[in-house]
Amino acid sequence: MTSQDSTNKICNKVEECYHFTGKKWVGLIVYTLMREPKRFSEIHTFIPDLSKRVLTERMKELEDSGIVIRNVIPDRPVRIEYSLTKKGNDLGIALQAVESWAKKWL
Amino acid sequence: MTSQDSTNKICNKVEECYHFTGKKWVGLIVYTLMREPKRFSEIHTFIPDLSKRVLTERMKELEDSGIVIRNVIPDRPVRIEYSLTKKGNDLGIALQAVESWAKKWL
DNA sequence: TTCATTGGTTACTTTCCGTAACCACAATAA
DNA sequence: TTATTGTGGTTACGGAAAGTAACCAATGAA
Repeated sequence: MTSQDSTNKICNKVEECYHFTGKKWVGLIVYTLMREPKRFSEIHTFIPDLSKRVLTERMKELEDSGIVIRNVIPDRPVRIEYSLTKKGNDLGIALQAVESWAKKWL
Repeated sequence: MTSQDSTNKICNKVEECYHFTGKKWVGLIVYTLMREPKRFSEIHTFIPDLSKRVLTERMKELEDSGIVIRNVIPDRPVRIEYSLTKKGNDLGIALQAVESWAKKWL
């Protein structure tokens, strides 16, 4: 029994955050919203490989998690604008460390 | 045509890194290997919800990407030890920013 | 009147992932 | 001897996640 692990339990928060930010497209969506708020179709244009079906689903999840705010603009065809909350913006900043890693190593 | 996007192309490296780190379990695996190298079964014990099938698959991918080194220890039943490369360790450090975010916001 | 645009939604297919059984090999237990 | 255990996988199978394409209501433009 080689149980010389100093730590044999993963921190709950850490586990939760990887379960969350590790979901497909989440990183790119947050990254996309960092510069400025964007409409549904703009996000979709930005990430063409992300289908509308999943984009809808992911945005709903991000809204429920307090990462994103969904703002309805009552135009002719109604427009929806998504913006980051403080929580979401903080996540985006944290993710920039990973982006820097990518620029160095990929 | 409201094409007043200052940036309408995602950086390739950024896109690639999210396609990569956004894969299920990758973050937790790198996190797990940060403290010290670990054997296959130790990783599996650390992340019980990650199946052996996918763990095998993910470790192979991480090895191919130069994140991890697979070291064969010729014991009675052969043991495999996985350790992070410099590239992998750098990724782990970048991910700590996300973990800090998690500890603050989750 | 017909067409395009908005942000979705719906059915269908493909891909991903968890479950459980299995493998060879050697050491140990009975 | 024979059965059992532990190693790091691999395999077949089923369910969940995600991609594809068609469709929707409401409005405005041609």
